[in-house]
Amino acid sequence: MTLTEEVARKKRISESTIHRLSLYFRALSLLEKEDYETVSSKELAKREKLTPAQVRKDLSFFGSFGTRGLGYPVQELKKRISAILGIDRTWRVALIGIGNIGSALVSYKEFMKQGFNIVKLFDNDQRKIGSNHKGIVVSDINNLAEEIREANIQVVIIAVPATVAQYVVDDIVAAGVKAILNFAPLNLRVPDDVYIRNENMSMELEYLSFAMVNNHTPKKVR
Amino acid sequence: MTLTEEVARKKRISESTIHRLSLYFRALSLLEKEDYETVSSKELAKREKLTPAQVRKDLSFFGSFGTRGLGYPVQELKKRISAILGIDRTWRVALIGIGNIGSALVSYKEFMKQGFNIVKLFDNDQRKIGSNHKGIVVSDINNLAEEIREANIQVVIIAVPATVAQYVVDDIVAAGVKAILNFAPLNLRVPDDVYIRNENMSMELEYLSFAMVNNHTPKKVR
DNA sequence: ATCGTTTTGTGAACCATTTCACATTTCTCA
DNA sequence: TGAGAAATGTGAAATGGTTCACAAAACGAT
Repeated sequence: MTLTEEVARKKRISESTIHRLSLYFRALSLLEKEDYETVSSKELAKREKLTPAQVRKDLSFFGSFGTRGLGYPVQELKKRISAILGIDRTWRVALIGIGNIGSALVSYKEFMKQGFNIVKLFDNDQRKIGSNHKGIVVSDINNLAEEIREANIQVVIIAVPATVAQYVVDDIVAAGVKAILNFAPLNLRVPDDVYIRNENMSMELEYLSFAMVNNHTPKKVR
Repeated sequence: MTLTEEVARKKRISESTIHRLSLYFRALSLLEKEDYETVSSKELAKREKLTPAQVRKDLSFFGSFGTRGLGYPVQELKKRISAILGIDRTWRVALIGIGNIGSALVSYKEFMKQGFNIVKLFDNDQRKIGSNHKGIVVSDINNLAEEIREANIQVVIIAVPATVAQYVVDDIVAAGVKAILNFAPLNLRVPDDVYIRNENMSMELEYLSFAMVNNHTPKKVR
């Protein structure tokens, strides 16, 4: 077990902290482009609308990366965070469902930039099977499990209609996939050792709606 | 001020509670289709991987909608939640940026279902301007503010590249828009009275990556 | 070398959210 | 009509997350 693993297990890093690491990574990428050598928790916080204490506390869960009086070395910290997040490597990703959302995601460059390489596409529509998207030929969903295994897929993105999503998930779980990003608006059942995250785009619109109707004044804006 | 507003102000409803309301709404829609008359907090919780106490506490912030011994009336509760979330009406939405993501969102039926009607499309690309997407003609981003005002837009979805997102936001804020859903991966500056939510699709993949690399065992899975 | 300034790293204090636990209500069935 | 079962609503307790505040460290200027 690596040091990072150890720490993450012991201290039970919160979901919020992990999400903020993503924000720090993003800010650091920009700072790097702007030729910053170092950055203070204050500046980092300002750029992502957080507090300096929050930044320092988050980072402190994983080690002490800064220099008192100076701040954090931009390049170094960026590397550290990418290692913590596990995006210092490439992940083999399959995308299932080449509809509206699916097609958009194939071309979504942010995924590739963070090391998520979409290498397989699946659909059940005969008109789509065999077609080419960004150099990848769409496979038939029929022998999904087998192809997923053969292609050594580590992460699956679900972009199929809600009605069939559970079947698809059962298949890919059987194929040994341990990480799923789900765009279908329903709660999917997976075994305990499978990580699943839901991307529910209506939810944020609903939050906006709630805020407007109720004049909501949240303590914090994510 | 309505009762709901009053409650939301006083008790400072948390973001998590609001997000869970979205989940309850979704579950209730399904239950309604399945012809359930009533539902218990237990069943509702099970369907969204929450706890019964959580469900009851969330709902209790807004009133007491259930009957002891029986549960909650499905239709009635669904209506109540949709009123609380403000999705018992239609919102006029403009979508800016008709690229990968943008085009996908125009056809994304979930938005329409929840009352978010995309009625205006904008882009700065001459090849796209004038083209028709789902019956809506793409307008030039040039006189954005004016057109937004004229069309009485209440919500704007930003699907432009990060490099231009801030300019677009400044324009729509000037046009009086108070709610923004941002897909560009950066932190946008808006005045305090403007609600903005970020949809960062890489973030969830990064969470999955973190979880795999660190054998993360979160207390709760969202 | 020393002083003042800056800024980290981190326990402790604080605040927010979740869970517990139970009184209360309603329903059902005999 | 009454007893048992089911399930809500809600204070209180427990847990978890954020902010505070300050000692310690490093730097820069003199």
